[in-house]
Amino acid sequence: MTMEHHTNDKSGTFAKTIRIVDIARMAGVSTATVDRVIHHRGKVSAENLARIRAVLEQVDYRPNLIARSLASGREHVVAVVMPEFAAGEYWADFEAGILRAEAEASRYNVTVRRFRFDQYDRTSFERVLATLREETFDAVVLATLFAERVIPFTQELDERNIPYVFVDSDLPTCHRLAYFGTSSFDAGAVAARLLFERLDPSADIVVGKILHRGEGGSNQCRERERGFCDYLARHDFRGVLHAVELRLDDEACNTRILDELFAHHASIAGAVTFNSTCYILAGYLSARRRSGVRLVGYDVIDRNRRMLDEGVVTALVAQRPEVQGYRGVMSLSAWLVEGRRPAEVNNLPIDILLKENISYYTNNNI
Amino acid sequence: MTMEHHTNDKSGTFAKTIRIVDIARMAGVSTATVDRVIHHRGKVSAENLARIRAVLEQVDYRPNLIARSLASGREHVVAVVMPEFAAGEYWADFEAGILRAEAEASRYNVTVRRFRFDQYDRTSFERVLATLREETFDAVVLATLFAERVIPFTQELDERNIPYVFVDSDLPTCHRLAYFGTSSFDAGAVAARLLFERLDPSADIVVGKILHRGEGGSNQCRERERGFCDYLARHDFRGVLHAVELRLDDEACNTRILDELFAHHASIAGAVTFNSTCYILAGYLSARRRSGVRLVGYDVIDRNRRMLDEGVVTALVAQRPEVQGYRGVMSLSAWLVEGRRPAEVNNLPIDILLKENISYYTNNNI
DNA sequence: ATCGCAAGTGTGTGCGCACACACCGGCAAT
DNA sequence: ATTGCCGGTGTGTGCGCACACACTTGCGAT
Repeated sequence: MTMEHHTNDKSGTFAKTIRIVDIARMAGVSTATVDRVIHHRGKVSAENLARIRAVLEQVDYRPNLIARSLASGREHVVAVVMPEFAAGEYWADFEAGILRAEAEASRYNVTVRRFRFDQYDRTSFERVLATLREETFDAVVLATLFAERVIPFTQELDERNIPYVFVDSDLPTCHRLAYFGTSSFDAGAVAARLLFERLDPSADIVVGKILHRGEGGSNQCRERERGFCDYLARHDFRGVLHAVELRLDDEACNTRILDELFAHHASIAGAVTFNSTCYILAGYLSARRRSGVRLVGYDVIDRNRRMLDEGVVTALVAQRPEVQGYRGVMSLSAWLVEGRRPAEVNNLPIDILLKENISYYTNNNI
Repeated sequence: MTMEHHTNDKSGTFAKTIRIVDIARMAGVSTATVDRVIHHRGKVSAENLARIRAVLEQVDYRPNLIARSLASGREHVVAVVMPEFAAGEYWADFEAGILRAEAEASRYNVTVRRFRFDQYDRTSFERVLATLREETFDAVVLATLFAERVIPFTQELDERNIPYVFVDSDLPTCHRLAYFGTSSFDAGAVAARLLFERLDPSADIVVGKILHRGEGGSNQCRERERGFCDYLARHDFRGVLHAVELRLDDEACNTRILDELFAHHASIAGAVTFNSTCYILAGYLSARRRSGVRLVGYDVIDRNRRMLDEGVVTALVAQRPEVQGYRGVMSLSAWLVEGRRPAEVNNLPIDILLKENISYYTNNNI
């Protein structure tokens, strides 16, 4: 019995979609041979290959990805190498993006596997890399915190022919498929502008840093600091930058250090951190009732958001971590499933958050 | 001959995907009956309906959208009612979002039809609405510029049972499926903060307005102005607001008006517009070399961007038009294809652009 | 008793593609 | 002459779903 099925109108008008059978008919071969050409599976005579290619070209064949995905049932695994985190921390937002991408990409049989490390401990990152060597996956999203360890690892990936994208900060020398993140250098300049705009050019500035169980700060923090200093240099800054090393978990110690600093330098009127821990400085300023210090930091995490709301933090500079996660995974998904190559460098917007606009800065808004 | 096909592992482990056949088997009916329940096609006994629904619920059945789209071949048409525009104007960015959504949704047989009106001419909007009455479509994205015309039209849509979403500014009284845009009121407050932050509280401020071939400004502009004034009132503003009516296409006239204004009010130190035409004021300030006036406006369109780069405009407040277009269409697509209901109010972030971060504010970054 | 009809149900086909497998011819090794 | 092998080719099945159509029952009308 012949059945019409829904109108596909293969007879009347012209606008029909071209399928593999059509190609096959045009080239005078079977669909399997066309399939071999499309997927470079070989085993096709030079003659047929040329003819099929010509037809493919001529009709500008576009495979139906829906059907392909249905039929192939092939699973693609995207590995994501990222820091561990607690709720409300920076990488939680990144994770939210991963989750959203996961939900969307699962339609195309793409799954995500997470590999987490301690962002303050280089050896934990190395352990993750070791694990990765034993695992199989089709692509990787790499957070580049430990740049000097990432670079050699990408060579292994190159050899294994596994595509990878970077997030957080870029390492342009690697053969990454793409980068998603802000220009850390320019994000430094933005912080400088926000801090310096209303400052006396001869006022001093505190630069809060966090001690790492390893080397001195991430690649990203270094770049931001460069951009920050560059801006000051170009804008007639005549004060002094006081770097202080603070601790994540020792408030008493931080207080002691800062008390001493402020005691010796009355002209401090600004403060900045290059990672997401400006809430530490904010907590101090708030506790000591020092309202005369402008404070600028990075990333909209819960604790920073609160301090901005309370007026202790002047401004936050943010980098859309959720978008980084989402697009990192989605770009690889598109590459694996459709062979669609993403733009290589994707510098995301540098967001500025003030008390007045922070409340709408949420993750569910792409 | 039985063929294994790629490993779908319906026997061994647990993680198999649940299909309609599985539901049917569990409920002791055929797939067609399950299909009738899923699509509310009726003709199912109360008994079976209850049982099938229970199974559906219990296993949390998620249809395979890929397969559905392949099989159904059903077309959904999303109408988009939006202003005409030239390249580089505000609505061009919105259009970019529409295009992106279109590309993505076309996989699910969703197509977009545009209906354009002249944003400065109310009668042209009414003509579009008249056209819409004759057309068939499955859902609408409505730009709410002419609020008082939109409201009665949504009643017609309600009667025709056609879902619609708003963009640009919200009209909470309508039965919209969703709204995508900023809180205009708060965006007004942000502009006030950016403008007023470094201003002498007793300085005067110019408010630039554009004459409309109709009533006085859009719903959005009115709301922004309210938020702006509210902020000033709460922050001890003691100057005067001078509203001036400018023209889109008559520079000489604008110059005359502004010359006169500045001649009479030497204490003007700030300027603002509540739509995207702050480049007009900027052009004047630049031509007259008046560097002592802080200028804040809305929307990152080409001409504003240039003025920000040159330092004539102090800051721009932006509202992610591209996201509005994208999500407007995508939310309706998801609703039509999957029956997934979006959040009702989606207040997008209010973006702040300065000379230092404008260069990364592009549309291709979601 | 027969028919018509409606409500309810099941069977089968195809969407466009990927891929397992069978197959065919020719040529070298036994 | 038989076997094996290999480059090259075609056939058939199923992915999960939507839907056209055939079918079954029960009941009232003729």
